[in-house]
Amino acid sequence: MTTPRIPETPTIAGLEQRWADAWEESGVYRFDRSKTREQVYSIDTPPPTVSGSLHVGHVFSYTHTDCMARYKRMRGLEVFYPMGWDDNGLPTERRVQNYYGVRCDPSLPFDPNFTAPETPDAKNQIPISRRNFVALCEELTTQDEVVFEELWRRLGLSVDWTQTYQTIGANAQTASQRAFLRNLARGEAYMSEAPTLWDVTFRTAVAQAELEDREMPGAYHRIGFTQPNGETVFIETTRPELIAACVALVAHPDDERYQPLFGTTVTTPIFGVEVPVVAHTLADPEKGSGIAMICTFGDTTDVTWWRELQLATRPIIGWDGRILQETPEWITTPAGQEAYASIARATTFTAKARMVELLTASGDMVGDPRPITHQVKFFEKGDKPLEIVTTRQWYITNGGRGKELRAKLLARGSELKWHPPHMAVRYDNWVEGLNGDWLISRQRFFGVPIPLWYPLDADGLPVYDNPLVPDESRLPVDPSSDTPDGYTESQRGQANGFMADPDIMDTWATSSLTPEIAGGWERDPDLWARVFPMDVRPQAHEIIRTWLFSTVVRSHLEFDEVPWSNAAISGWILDPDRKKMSKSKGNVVTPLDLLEEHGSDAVRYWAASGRPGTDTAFDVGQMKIGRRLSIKILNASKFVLGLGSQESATAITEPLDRALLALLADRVEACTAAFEDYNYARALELAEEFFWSFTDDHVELVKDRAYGGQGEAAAASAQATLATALSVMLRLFAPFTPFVTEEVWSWWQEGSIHRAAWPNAAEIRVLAADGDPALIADLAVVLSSVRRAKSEAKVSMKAEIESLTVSAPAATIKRLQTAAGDLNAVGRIKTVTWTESEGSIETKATLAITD
RNA sequence: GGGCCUGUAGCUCAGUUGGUUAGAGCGCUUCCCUUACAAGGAAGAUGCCGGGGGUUCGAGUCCCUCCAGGCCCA
Repeated sequence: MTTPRIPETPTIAGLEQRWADAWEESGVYRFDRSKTREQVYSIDTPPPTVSGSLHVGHVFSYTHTDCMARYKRMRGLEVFYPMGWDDNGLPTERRVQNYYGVRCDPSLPFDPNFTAPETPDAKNQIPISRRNFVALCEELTTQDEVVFEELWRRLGLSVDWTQTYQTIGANAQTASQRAFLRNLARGEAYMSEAPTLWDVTFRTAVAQAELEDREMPGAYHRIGFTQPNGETVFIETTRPELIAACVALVAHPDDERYQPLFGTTVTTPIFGVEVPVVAHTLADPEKGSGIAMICTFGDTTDVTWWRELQLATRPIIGWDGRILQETPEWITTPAGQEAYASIARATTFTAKARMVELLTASGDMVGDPRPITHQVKFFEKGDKPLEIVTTRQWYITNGGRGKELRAKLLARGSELKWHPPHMAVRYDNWVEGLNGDWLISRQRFFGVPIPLWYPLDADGLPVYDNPLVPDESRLPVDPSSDTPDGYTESQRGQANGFMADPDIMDTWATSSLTPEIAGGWERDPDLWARVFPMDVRPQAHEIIRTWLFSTVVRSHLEFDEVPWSNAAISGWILDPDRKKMSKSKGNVVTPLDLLEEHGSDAVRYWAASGRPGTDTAFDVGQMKIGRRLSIKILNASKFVLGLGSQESATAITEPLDRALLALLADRVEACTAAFEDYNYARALELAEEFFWSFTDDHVELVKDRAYGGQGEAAAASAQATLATALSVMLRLFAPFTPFVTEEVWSWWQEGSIHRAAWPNAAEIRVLAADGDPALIADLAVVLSSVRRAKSEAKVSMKAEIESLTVSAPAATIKRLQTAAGDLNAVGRIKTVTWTESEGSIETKATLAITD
């Protein structure tokens, strides 16, 4: 141990910058890849979306992970703690469109001389080629990532900054395409032409995991269909614009009102198309008139009916959400064709209004539309209701259509250790509720391309059944500019040539591979062997169904194991009104401002107070407490080290000192147990509580002795105890307040506290020897009563006590008397009278007469 | 409609496998400039532990039910 170098006036100001720089220089968090898998603790860090801005919620949850990382590191594990940037996907596209005032038009050729407009006009976006667009995406996300890294460093995340990745980077693309090709080879990826949920704004397919229901106003329109005998049967529909797409009417098989109709046909109004009346249990007798029209396709129930009842396919809505131009061949009456012509190319909104006019004029619609509110499916990022369009898409099996796989994935979920445990239910519920495989193709531009081409036949038509697959050594490929083996570029789009799959993959198809991307799967087998399967996936609860689940799916399919052993689920930050903090609500505080105002340790303290999985209020007050704690750590350390205190295995002889260490050993054990249970918040609470009573009571009790008031040996005991306890407490706090603890550590210890050993309760117990923890509690009672006497008399704590009477059981008295010297000194007590009694400690203090 | 979480002091939250008079911090009241710390310290007040019912010698803790808030899924 070196002689302590203590600043005159310790301060927490500026610690962040100084230590962030020092850590970078020393590489204290750099992953040592000489360690084996058993010696490693690997973290599948969530890559934040860089196209958004970091908010307080990020600071909150990333701090949790960092506390765990720092704890594990101090436990002697080599922590693999990478950082990824999620720069792949729609949010980036949108941001680039707005930032540069451009839009992607894939039909345009690449312009090597293109430069982004200096004054972007969001209303007149310049169309640019896909390659130019992607270049802008990369340019902007790179800028964003610099800002993010700065903030993370300032927050003190102990990330190994040499281990970063981008979800759109070459490594991610390679991993994503490789995983897909292997899924394909094993039959886990397949193409299917099927009704697909479709966002008309983004013009892309949408997966089940990206859906959300929203309450929307609608109206029931009561519309008559004609039976062969001329009678009318009335349905109620919210979507009269789809009558042209009607393929059947459906009622519940038990519904006596409609039983006579099953097996007969009716004729649709306006268009005069004959459709069957069918029975299905999903038809709700309570809803509307109890009989509904089935269209291809109005909603997902239509899809179920269509599939299970094997009905005709009569789509009328195109990819742009408008009614198809060409009059369908199933509409054969001139009146029907004329009516169709009047809605062709119209939006569904306009078509609906037009149909209501027609139906009203013809008398097929009865009464006024009856307003209702109902749940409508939306793409979570979209703002128009989803349509259902039949398209050719790629899927990956996820148990949504196969019971066997589903059961296996449920079992995978239960292999994980969830923190907190109840989060496992969300996984189970989601997997059990899946109703289809995972749709992974997207009709977008910025993302990982589906690495396939299709041969074109003699007529120039694609042969989808026989895709052209690149060799893995060629990855990543962009099929729109790369050529399949055995073909030349001149054959692109030509008969007997080839065409590229135009689509990209769902961002989750790449994000589901973060362990593979970060861990160097197939790219760095040496690293991979040391980190996979990973130890923990930290993430928020709302993406259990997406990110967590899809990662389990990929790992199960590729490796037949879970990707990590623990899932640590963080809660949300709530604003004072108990609402989730979000940008749109305008209640988000900028993280950097927060760190500057309160200090990183203080903000971390607040974050670490939030228990795993529990939503936590944004609370500046809690940050102030953290700041106070940090300052207190500095000052208490200055006191202890300023005495010239040295750790010593032999000097600790005084009963009070030994009692303190005995109590501390217990506390270390409790902190360790809490951390092992991923309950960092409990660990912090335990450390903090001990520390405050240490400074309030123990330091005051031994101060006189430590200064030498009771002789040299007694002083040495006090000092050695103070130094030992300080060292232990600093290490207990290090995961939470890394800056201030490192600062103090640097005054008197070699190396970084963040690589120091986590305190060992057994070793402390050796020093504590026969120390009795009960003494600490007893002394606290007596000390408190002495202080109360002085406080009630409104005198200084320095005031003398003429006499103190302590009544307590004999054993307690005996124990207290071992610290009588310290007690008398701190209380300035002239004489103490000990009286034996039953029950709790009672005291009576008589103040000395003062002038 | 199904599932899950939460409800403890004015506020933010602890409360271990049921076990004495229910805790902390902030805030509030009254004091104390004390040689680590006034960005400090001491002391004090404050609770039908959401309501009701049950199990138990004993319930904030376990069970049932209701209420309120939140989340996920239909």
